Amino acid sequence: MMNLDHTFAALADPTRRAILARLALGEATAGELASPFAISQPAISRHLKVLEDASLIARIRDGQHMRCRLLPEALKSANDWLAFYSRFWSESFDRLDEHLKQEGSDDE
Amino acid sequence: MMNLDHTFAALADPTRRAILARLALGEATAGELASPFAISQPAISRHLKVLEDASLIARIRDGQHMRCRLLPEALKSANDWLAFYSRFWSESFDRLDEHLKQEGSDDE
DNA sequence: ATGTTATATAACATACTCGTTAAATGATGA
DNA sequence: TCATCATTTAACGAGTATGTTATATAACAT
Repeated sequence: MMNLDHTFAALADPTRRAILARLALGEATAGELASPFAISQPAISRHLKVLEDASLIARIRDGQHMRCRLLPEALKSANDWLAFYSRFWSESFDRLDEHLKQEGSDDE
Repeated sequence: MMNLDHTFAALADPTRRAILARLALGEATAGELASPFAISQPAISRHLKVLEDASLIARIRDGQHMRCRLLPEALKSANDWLAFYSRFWSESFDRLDEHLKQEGSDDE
């Protein structure tokens, strides 16, 4: 239901990331989301379905239009997964990393 | 060279995420990385190539073995991309935080 | 009802992913 | 050299992804 496989796969496409960036500014209809792109409307419709299946957006019918809005939870899950690795690029880890490298090269 | 498409696509596979989790504990050879998995060793070798192409790991030959280590930069890039959206899941926390401050709570 | 607009679905082509098994490469060591 | 171990590459198949165009559905307006 909020699966990291689906989340990361959905984020792997630049069109979908651009759609999310647009939705960060506020809700938009499918047509508004499609207009900046050179690809066909059905292609955008399917991107929106991928994003919806990944729980990254919600789509609700609004009369003739389909209104889309960002859902934060899946992004938060992805962020949480990545945060586990933050020590690898944080400064305090750099010192530990340096230490481990010196220790390792002595053994060989 | 450190492309978000490749990074997120690489992270979309659970086997590859498990490999990264293992490498967070320290360097390992291709064989060591393959052993926990039910899939064939050539399959793991290709997962390692995907991770390498995404700049998520480095592989260096070490005699008969191929030693792998985590590279943090691509993970950091993905984290940075996601961080832009953090306001969408920290908003409610911020309101709670604001509320607690108004209550004069001095916990934590 | 009919036409128009907004969006989704169907059918299709192409390409990629991920697994397999078999063969090739590279390093070690008798 | 020959055998063996570690790893990659090749060849293949099944399933998935992404685009297209054509058609269907849903809501709105006349």
